[in-house]
Parts: sequence; C-alpha cells; structure tokens
Amino acid sequence: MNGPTQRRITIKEVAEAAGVGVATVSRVLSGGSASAETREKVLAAAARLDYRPSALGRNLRRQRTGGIGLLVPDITDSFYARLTDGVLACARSYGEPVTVGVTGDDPEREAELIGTLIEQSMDRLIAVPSGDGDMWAPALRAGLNVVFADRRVRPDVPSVVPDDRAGVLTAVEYLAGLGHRKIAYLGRHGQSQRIAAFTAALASLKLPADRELVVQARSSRDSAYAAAAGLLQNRPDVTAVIAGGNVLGEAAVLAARELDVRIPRDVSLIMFDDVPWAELCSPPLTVIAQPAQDIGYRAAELVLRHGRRPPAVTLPTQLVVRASCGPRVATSRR
Amino acid sequence: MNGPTQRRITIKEVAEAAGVGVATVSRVLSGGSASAETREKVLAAAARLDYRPSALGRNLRRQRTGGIGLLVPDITDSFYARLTDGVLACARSYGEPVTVGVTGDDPEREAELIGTLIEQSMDRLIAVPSGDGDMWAPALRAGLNVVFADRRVRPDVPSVVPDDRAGVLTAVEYLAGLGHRKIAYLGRHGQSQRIAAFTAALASLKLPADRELVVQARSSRDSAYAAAAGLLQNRPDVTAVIAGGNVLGEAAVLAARELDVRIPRDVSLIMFDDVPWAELCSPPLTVIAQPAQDIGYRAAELVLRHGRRPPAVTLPTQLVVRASCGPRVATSRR
DNA sequence: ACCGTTCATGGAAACGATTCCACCATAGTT
DNA sequence: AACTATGGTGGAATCGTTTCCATGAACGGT
Repeated sequence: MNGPTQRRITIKEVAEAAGVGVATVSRVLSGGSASAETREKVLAAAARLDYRPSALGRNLRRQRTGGIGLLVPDITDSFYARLTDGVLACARSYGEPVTVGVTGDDPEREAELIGTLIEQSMDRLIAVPSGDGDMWAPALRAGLNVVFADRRVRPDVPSVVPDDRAGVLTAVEYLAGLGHRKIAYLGRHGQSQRIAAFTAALASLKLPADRELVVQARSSRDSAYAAAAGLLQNRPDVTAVIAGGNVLGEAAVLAARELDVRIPRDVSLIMFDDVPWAELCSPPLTVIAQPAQDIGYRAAELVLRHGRRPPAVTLPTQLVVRASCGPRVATSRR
Repeated sequence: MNGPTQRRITIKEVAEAAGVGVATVSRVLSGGSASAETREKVLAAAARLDYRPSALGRNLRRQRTGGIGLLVPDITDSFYARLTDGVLACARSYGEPVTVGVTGDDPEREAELIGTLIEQSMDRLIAVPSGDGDMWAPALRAGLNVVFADRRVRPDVPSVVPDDRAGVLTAVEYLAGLGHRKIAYLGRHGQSQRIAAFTAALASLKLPADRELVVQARSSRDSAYAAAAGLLQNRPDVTAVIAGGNVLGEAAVLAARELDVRIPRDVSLIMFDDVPWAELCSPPLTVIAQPAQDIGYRAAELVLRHGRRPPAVTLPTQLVVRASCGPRVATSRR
C-alpha cells in the first residue's frame, strides 16, 4: 500500500560518489577549507544525488537541536497568534523549525511541555510564562536558552514585553480626561505588571483606588464573561472599564449587551490589543494597540542570536481612539 | 554568565548506577522483558537520576522522528488558528511535539518548509495545501506520511475537510428562500471545491450563474478588501454575497461600510466560518460555522494512528442565523 | 639539500539510543 | 545424569553526522 519509500541518501554515499572521504564532504558542505577541485566534485555529487544532511545525525553529534520551542497560552487568541506569527517569520529567515505548544496558562501543562522539549534536546525556547518565575529554575539550570515574551517573571531571563506601564497610563489618562473617576480594570489572573501599573496610574491622577476596582478572570472565555458580567452588575458606580486583552474586551462587550448597559453612554470601554474586529464592533472599540507580531519577532531574534543578551526590551503601545469611550454622564448608572 | 549547564545524563550512567547493562535499561524502559528485581533496580536508578531518554538518539537509531509537522497558510487567521489548536490538542495527548510552519498560501514557501521538515526526518505531516496536488509527489515518494486538512487536492492522500458542498448549498438555499436571485461568491483563489459547489447550487435552484458572480482574492487582507469593494461597486444588481472565509467576510463588511451599502438592507451577507466577533459585529453576521478545531483534531488522529486510512473524512457545517441577511428588496441597489 | 611550515585529506572516534546475538544459568525432560 | 528449552542479560553494532588527529605532499627559507 505504501510507496517504495526510498531510503534517504547519506553523506557516505556522497563521499563515495565524489571519490573522497566523508570528512571532506562534511567540511565542504559546512564551509570548511578544501581545494577548489575537491569542492567542485563534492558539490556536484551532492547536487546530483539530491543530498540532504540529516538533522538528526548532526544534532546528535553537536549535542544540540536546532530549532526553537514556543509556548503560548492559547493559539486561538489573536494576540498570541500574531505573536506566534512573528516568531515563525523570524525563524523562517534563519531556516529554523519552530515547535509550538499550548499551555492554557496552566503551569502544570507548561512544565510537561518543557519536558517534551528537553527530551527533543531543544535548547532554545520562547515562552509566555504561565505561573511565577520559580518553576523555571530547573529548565534554566538544564542549560535551556529561554526568552520570555509578553510577560516578565524573572529578572534574569531576557524578555520582550509591551510597555504595560505606558499603555495603562495612557488609557487611564484618556478616560480621566473624559471625566471618569471610577475606572475598573478587567484583567487576567497573573497580570501583575499591568495591575500594578493600573493602581499606580490611578494614584498618580488622584483617583479612587478601590481594591475591588480590579477584577481578574482566568483565561477562558467563560471565565472572562463571568468576570465582566459580575463587574458590570455589582458596580453600577464604575463608568469606565479597561479590558486587559481582546478576549476580556469581547466578554465585556457581550456582557454589557446582555445586561443592557450601553457603550459608551453608560460605560466607556477601552481594550488592550487591537484586533481586526475592533473596528467592526458596534460601537467600534477604542484600544491600546500592542505590537504582538513584533514581540514575537524580537523574541525570536534574541533567542537565535543570543549574543550579549539585554535583560529586557520593551515595545511601545499606542492608543487608537474609536467610539467606545465617551464623557462621563453626571449620574451613575441605574 | 551562563549557568553551570549540567550535562544531561545518559542511559549509560543509569546502567552503571543500577549495576546492569545498557541493553537492559533500554529494555526495561521500553517495556521489554526483565526480571522483577532488575526492573526495580533500573526504575529506581532512572528516577533517582531523573533520567530522560534523548529523542535524538532514539530517532537516529529508529530512522524516524516522532512528532508531526503542520503547515497552515496563516496562523493569524482564526480558522487556521483553531485548526492548529485541534492538532496540538490531539498531539499533546500522544505526547508528540508539533512543528508549525506558515506557508502564506505560497507553493514555493510550502516546498521550502517541506524541505526543512524532511531534513528533520519528520515523517508525519498535516498540511493545508497551497497549490494543486502535483507538487506533493516528491514528498510522498520520500515516504512522508501526509494528511491534508481543509482542502483536498489529491485523491490518494487522506483528507479531513468541511462539507463544502452542503455548506454552500445551505447558504444558497437560505438566501434564495429570502428571495435573492443574484447571489455572488467572494472566495479565495484556489477554493475550487467551494466554487464548484456554488455554481452547482445556483444551477440546482435555477438561479442565474453569471461567471462574474464569483470573484476571487488572494489570501491577504488587502486583496480581500479590494475584491469585496470591487464586487460591491461593479455589481449593483447583486443583493446577496457569500464570503468564503472570515477574512473575506471582514473585508466585505468593511467595504460595504465604506461604500455606504447597508447590511442587510442593501445586500445580505453570509460568511463562511463562525468567529467570536461575528456576534459583536454590526449587524451580527449570519454564518456557516465550520468545525475548525475538529478538522485539526481528526487530521492529527489520522496521521498519528495511520492504521487503515480512510481516503477522506468530511465534517458537517452548520448555518447560524443572525442578522446580516434580509429579504430581497424589490428594486436593485442604486 | 634539508628542515620546518602549511595545507588538503581521510580514517576513526565520538554523540545516545535500540536491537541483534551470543552467553549463561536454571528448570524440565528423557 | 545428560541434554534441551527457556528466559534473562550484556556486549557490540548501528543510525548519520561532525571533528580530532595523523598522514603525506608541496613549498619556501636557510
């Protein structure tokens, strides 16, 4: 049933065909020194036989696998999809394969996937870390070359992250400028950076920093919806919410619609991460755009070059004003 | 700067620690026969040393790499992201790593990526094929175990595809039931299956099958927008359009808005592929939902089990009625 | 003319697993 | 008691590559 499955040709056969030793073939093919004549013969033989060096053999000898691992919480989330796209784009220009794993923001699954990667002798890894940084100690000790993307959980690991502080501050200032004082942050569990930035921003503008103004969801759509609905329902006094990601934003719009609170008349909404549908939404969503693809690309560069490694690179965000924010109305909702 | 980079421990060390030969260790760990006492010793030593067999060594010997390759046109497209998610979910339950490549629907890039995969000795591949089936001949001859997803371009390769024929027919019938007669199909280049299904559906309902009623775009957002705008502008007589994918649908909504044609008053729109934002759009979009994740999952099952391989599995689609389709108005637009 | 340096070259030893095969001990049979 | 199954066990070959090292030739300088 299966085809003839022709055996793959090896360096030995190339050597034989070219009338030289295997060492010479290897040297020619990896740019070592050789006489012009020999080089010619080897190249010709290799081309004629359509020789492809086996990455397996090479990697076993070299004690490291080429290629890079990538761990994201959810490939279905547009942000991580774009981040992944950036990684793939960079890796492709180096001809390096990328092995992708989905952690679901679960440290246990993450550890399991790291194990699989280590078994493959992968020594380069880009990760959007799920938990705190502690669990990365063994992986780092194992000599793994890690770069964090989107979140920084350890100071000793190079990271590429969006400028959360500036992004949050911009959002809060924008809303405050429209007269809002009770501003809520709808975030994901573990977004400690942004939450800190949020409370700092509130403080710097002398706005009330109620602890209950930040509500956190797990990264599933259901959890996001529940959190959004809860916030909208329990706190009629908040007149503006910042959603910490596109699925949170989606949930907020959905919940608002369900609970019959109007955007932007009843509450203003500003969402982290610009996605194509933000413009199609009704109303079109004002967003803090994040350079997801760039984050991935830069992270890949870092992990591939891994020359002197800067501790962290921070990429700018941008406020895109559409129509989901309005001036505060004098009376609170309901 | 770098940590101590502890060397990874090998089967030899485990053998030594357990006081047995390497062959025995290998046998115990892969379920071969051994005395209870020996098994005990080996397992204990392996656990104590935290031994992880090197996939490199194993694969080199076995002449095949575990793991599976996945080639999609665009990971940024929600449909392919969900498909990828399905593949990853299935692969994870087998503990198999997945190497992802983005083809951009470009056969050349696709061929290049296949080359990389073959270099890795990957022998299992799931692909959303870009071009026609011809270019796959060499890969198949090389013994590659291929499963096609979303598109079927060769009868001799197992494929997992949505039920295009039924989906298109449902859409056309639904629109015809609303009184529409001039229905256009806005598709991607190379969607021959669906386009054939579309013209067949028109014919079966005795609707005019103008050749210009199907317009094709390349898979970029720009191209999709141009095609949508062109269609809407040049053919004021069409009162309904079917968009062949979520980026095409997005483009159609955008173009309609730009050209000031109202949905659904001026033209009805039905989109292939249900995405979260379809409900948030204004108006909420009526769609033909496709089981993207299932497609990926089933494809992964096929490529992993690869027992007797059915030539093709077709997964059902489902019409989800929202608010982007209305009855035909008596007069054509403009 | 001799010696030292340089350079191309090929043989062989790794890398870490699997697996063939030979070996030995024990148990069972005549 | 001798001979044969049987089954556990370890040595060694193998997979395809890179790289160390030895070899030999060519060449230039004293």
